[in-house]
Amino acid sequence: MDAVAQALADPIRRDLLRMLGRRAHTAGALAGAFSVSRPAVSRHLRVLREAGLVRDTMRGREREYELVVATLDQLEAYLQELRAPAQSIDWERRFAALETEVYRVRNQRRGAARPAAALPTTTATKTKQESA
Amino acid sequence: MDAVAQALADPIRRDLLRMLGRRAHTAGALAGAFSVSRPAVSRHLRVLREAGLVRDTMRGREREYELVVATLDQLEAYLQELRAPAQSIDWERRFAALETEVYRVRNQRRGAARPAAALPTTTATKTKQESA
DNA sequence: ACAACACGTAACCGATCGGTTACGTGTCAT
DNA sequence: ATGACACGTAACCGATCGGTTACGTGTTGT
Repeated sequence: MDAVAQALADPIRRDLLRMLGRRAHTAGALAGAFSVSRPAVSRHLRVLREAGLVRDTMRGREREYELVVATLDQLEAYLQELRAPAQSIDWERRFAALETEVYRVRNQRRGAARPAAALPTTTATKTKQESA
Repeated sequence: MDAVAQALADPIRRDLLRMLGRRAHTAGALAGAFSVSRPAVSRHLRVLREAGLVRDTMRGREREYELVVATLDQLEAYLQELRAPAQSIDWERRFAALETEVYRVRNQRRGAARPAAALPTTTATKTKQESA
């Protein structure tokens, strides 16, 4: 995690990640987006790579970089840990509990043609079918 | 935000925050918990203070430090932005939507006033951890 | 084959970081 | 008043950081 936190400490690297968050980019494209020299960006990319935050793929004479979001997990867990004792909000848990509750209720009255407001499936994909 | 990310880049400072997450501590107590010298810790605390991550209060000849969680907001928003390839996920909104949905459904079938028999935590509590 | 391209890497340099020891200041106990 | 205490700060130092220019290597187009 140290490498991740360290990598995020630089504003240019954070912007690089932001760009890669939208889509993959070649090294050249990334370098062109910043005011510093190309080798500087290249080394920033190396820092990100060694922290596991990006992955690169050779494509001809270009190199494509893509974001690896999973690497953020530990850091986010840490941040959440900081919040936990202080205010004890724990969104994740509350959200998960609510989510299961929704599915439970929904399954309970199966047959009703009420889709009940399309749930966002983006992140919470791991919810299994469960009829308590 | 730069100051916050920078502050989190050091393992000792992260541990300091972790300690302060549980309860407030005096400077001496914090210093005593680490292997480095007391002035070193004192300066780490200054970095945290200038980043707005901690607040200090004079208490006699001691000084109490406490965590300021709200300062983490921007960083967490940034991390969340990275996780969303297209648009920001906006957990708050999703949660609110789910919440109203739950209450809607629950009220809709009033009469069978079942308190949902203890929300099952088994199913979805681990939602995020599995991305590692 | 050869020139242009898209990169990463090496070498160098000033700035910042994190650690230590020495010191200054306000508070508590006697 | 005086000494012990709990701090922060200053001065110094080696290590790391982030930037630049110069260079090396594999790929592409002609």
